[in-house]
Amino acid sequence: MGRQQKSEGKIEGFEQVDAALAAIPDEELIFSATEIFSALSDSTRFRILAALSAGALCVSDLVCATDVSQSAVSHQLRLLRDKKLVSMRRDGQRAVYTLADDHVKQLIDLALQHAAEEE
Amino acid sequence: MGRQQKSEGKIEGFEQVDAALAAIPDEELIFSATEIFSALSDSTRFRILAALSAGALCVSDLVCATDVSQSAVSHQLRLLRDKKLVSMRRDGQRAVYTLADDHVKQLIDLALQHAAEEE
DNA sequence: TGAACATATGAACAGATGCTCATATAGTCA
DNA sequence: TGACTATATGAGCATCTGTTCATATGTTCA
Repeated sequence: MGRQQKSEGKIEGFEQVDAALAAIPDEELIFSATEIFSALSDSTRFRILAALSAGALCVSDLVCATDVSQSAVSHQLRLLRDKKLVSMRRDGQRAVYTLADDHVKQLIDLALQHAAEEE
Repeated sequence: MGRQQKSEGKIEGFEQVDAALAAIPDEELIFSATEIFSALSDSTRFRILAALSAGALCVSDLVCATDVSQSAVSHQLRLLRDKKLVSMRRDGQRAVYTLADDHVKQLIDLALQHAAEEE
């Protein structure tokens, strides 16, 4: 008969659904989390972030390291900056970018670990 | 003068770029990693995976727990299955889904941790 | 100030994505 | 077998995304 009860909340006796509901974070957290994953879900951005995980780099170095056009790199850096995943400081005419947070590095490593374990 | 050398590989004396290049995984690994992040980057899929992180659930329970239409849940489960992030077994007319891998749970936790630390 | 390098950005466009609707497939039981 | 529940799936559509192209802004130095 299923558990079609939608927006009525839970009924007694459905521990599994209760546990599931408890495991799903609230709207706001979901938004923040998916935003991070979204940032990491694109090849260009992933390259940029992976490159920065080794240390600060200016845009032209990122262009060189990632082999993506300057415009595309700049657009993506803008995105990453807006989402506070990288931060920037100027050094002469250079714009030097760094990872804003160590979690990003950890996420990358974890994903690579998973990826490496595929048969 | 920048380091515009594109597809020519590296030159001597650019340690930072060298380190960056070394930190960027090869094509195949990037693909696998971004695919995982991509799966986690959508709110519906994130809910599904978060729900499953608490234990196995059938589709109707997932519909109930996530408050997403049955069709949408089914479509996304298909995706997650194709990407081997969940696995499925039949139990009568029910289809019971489970997380295929503990890494997914770790990724979710790490992202939530990051999200929770925002100012 | 003007030339040259470095970075940013707006517009436009092609492709990807996620949803709904309708319907198909599958399993259970009378 | 037929009715009923559970799940899956194809088509169509509106929206989102990432890139390129052209150009603007910013910085240094002669």
